[in-house]
Amino acid sequence: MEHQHSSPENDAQHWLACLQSNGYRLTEPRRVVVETIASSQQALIPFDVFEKARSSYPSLGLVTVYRTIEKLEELGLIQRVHQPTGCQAFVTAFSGHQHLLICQHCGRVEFFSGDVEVIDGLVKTVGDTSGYKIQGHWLQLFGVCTGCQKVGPGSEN
Amino acid sequence: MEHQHSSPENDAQHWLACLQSNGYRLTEPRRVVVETIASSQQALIPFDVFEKARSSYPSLGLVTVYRTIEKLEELGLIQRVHQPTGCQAFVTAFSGHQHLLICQHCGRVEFFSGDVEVIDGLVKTVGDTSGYKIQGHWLQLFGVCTGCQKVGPGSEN
DNA sequence: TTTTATGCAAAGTATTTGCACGGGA
DNA sequence: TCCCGTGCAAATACTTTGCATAAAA
Repeated sequence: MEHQHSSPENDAQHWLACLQSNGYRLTEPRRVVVETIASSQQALIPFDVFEKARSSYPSLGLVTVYRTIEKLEELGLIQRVHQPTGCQAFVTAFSGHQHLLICQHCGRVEFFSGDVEVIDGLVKTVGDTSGYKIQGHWLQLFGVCTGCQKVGPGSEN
Repeated sequence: MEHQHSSPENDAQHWLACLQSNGYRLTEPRRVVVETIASSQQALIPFDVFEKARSSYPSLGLVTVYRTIEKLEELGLIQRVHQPTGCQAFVTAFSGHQHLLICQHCGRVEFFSGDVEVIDGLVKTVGDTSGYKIQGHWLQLFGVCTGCQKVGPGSEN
């Protein structure tokens, strides 16, 4: 079991470099959107990103947030988080470590690789039993993070 | 590993009884919506339900489909299916056997209980390591069912 | 200079709500 | 009879598109 962390500054720099090397231009609006998502430990919906990013760049439009998210998702740098309360939020994507642990109070997301053999074994068994050709899987855990266990909902940022 | 099946007729009767015992009236529109969802092996979005159910009851309104789905979900009889392509579809909910295997071509959904000890062990480890109070989990596998492996996409109903 | 990106406004989707009428109990 | 359920139309929420201007390369 490993938990994954990465430095937000590095993420932001890496994402910007990725955008550029894929033929997209580096603009101030993109920079603030990228930095906002990369520096957040919680899953953010487009409107959250819009509001946070506007404090650095007030003339930002919500449409630009949608368009930047679209590109980051395309490039596999962020991923959509599905929750009982909605499926509009995004967080950093780690390749090969796609299992999420999500705090239901503050939206904080942790990553865990899990025991790869255990999960692979399970997947294989289900594939064999069902006859399905298995293409992928989602494993997500929901709970309350240590911070929210102490202070209650909505208090973490 | 067990796969779960249930008889659609029984589901429909059970769901209608459940609605009634929760103070909801038994109406023809509800009956056709319930029968449509209960008899489908694929996840259906509200508009699919609307179209199918209208063949039995042409004056059905889409709004009634939404309202009936809402009640069935409230009562835990159906559950929303989250997929890369969207999160509007619903299928029967089995209590305690919530793991899904979804065909990406035809939308067919199978249920498997998985190896409970394996999953519980994993969940416990993640809880201990992270400090989160774990409240629930989602495990979904995506693949192609045996029928669609033979005939290609969109052919199964 | 050339082409892409931006923000606004408008258009699309998906879903929910208000309301008068009709049907279940 | 009484009240809930229905379908329609309108409202709402979320997201995408068209377009003229602005900025990157």
